[in-house]
Amino acid sequence: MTTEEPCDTLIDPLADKIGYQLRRASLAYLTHLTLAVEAFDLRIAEMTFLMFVAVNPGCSQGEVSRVLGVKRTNMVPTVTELVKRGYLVREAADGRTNALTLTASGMSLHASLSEAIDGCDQRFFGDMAPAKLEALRDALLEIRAKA
Amino acid sequence: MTTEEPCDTLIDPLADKIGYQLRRASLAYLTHLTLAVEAFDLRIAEMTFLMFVAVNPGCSQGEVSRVLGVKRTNMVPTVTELVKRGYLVREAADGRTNALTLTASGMSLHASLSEAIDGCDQRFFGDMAPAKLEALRDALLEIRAKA
DNA sequence: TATTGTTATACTCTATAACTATA
DNA sequence: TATAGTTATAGAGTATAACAATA
Repeated sequence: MTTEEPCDTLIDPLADKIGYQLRRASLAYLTHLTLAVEAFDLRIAEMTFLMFVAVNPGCSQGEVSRVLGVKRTNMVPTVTELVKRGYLVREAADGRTNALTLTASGMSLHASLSEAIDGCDQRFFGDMAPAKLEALRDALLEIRAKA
Repeated sequence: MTTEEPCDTLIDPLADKIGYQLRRASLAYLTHLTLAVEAFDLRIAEMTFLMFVAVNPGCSQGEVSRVLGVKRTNMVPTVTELVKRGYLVREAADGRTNALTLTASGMSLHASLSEAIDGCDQRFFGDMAPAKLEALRDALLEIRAKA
């Protein structure tokens, strides 16, 4: 066998596909955020839900699911876990709706969590030129609006 | 019961979190791309792999897995399926490495697939201001580089 | 000894259908 | 009749461990 390599310089046909780069960038960020959140023994979904209830005390699962774009059926384990661990309380708002609020423990966790997330954001976006950051933000909202 | 609503105007604490918007935008795009690719009875992973081999004839699974950031163990079903359906051929490059190439059928599929993806990209990025698009592209690469 | 491809397996996220109870 | 929450379940994507064959 010679030392020929069948394909020693690969061409990436997706390098200039902006949709693909969007996915790869999102995944890169998400990987680090997952690590940051795991320090609190939480999953991304649990963290997101907790962040949401923190600023919307008294909201219901259905409301959160609609804003976050998560099926309400898939939020049940998330809420159950947060309640079980004493971060979240369900109180009957009416016979079928629960009003959700954080406990003191949940609020404390929320504060620590916010710092961790900000640290992750600082790493990824902290040294980005303000104009580029603003353009990125605008572009992302524009993309979401086209869904 | 009164008509009081416990939480009629929800605040989205993630609205100005750029990492979260990155994830939502990526998901919005991916949802539509998935639909476009399903028209060919393909999954995203299968489409991506095929696009890659098309411009890198003779490459190996391991090489593709490294560039795409996919574990080689998870690519086996993808390759197996593409071979089974006659889009891809494995030929022994040496005793342990397979050189991958598209069949005529695979190349034909690749052409149709490219059009479908371009259509999806056109929808999401076609009417975006060139300067914003360029800033978006730069920002995404910058984010990936920080992983 | 390191690498290629593979199998088996497990965990997370996401999706649908169907149920209870309440409005 | 529509909605809130739930259960069960199935499909993808992704992770590790371990193996055989080969460099």
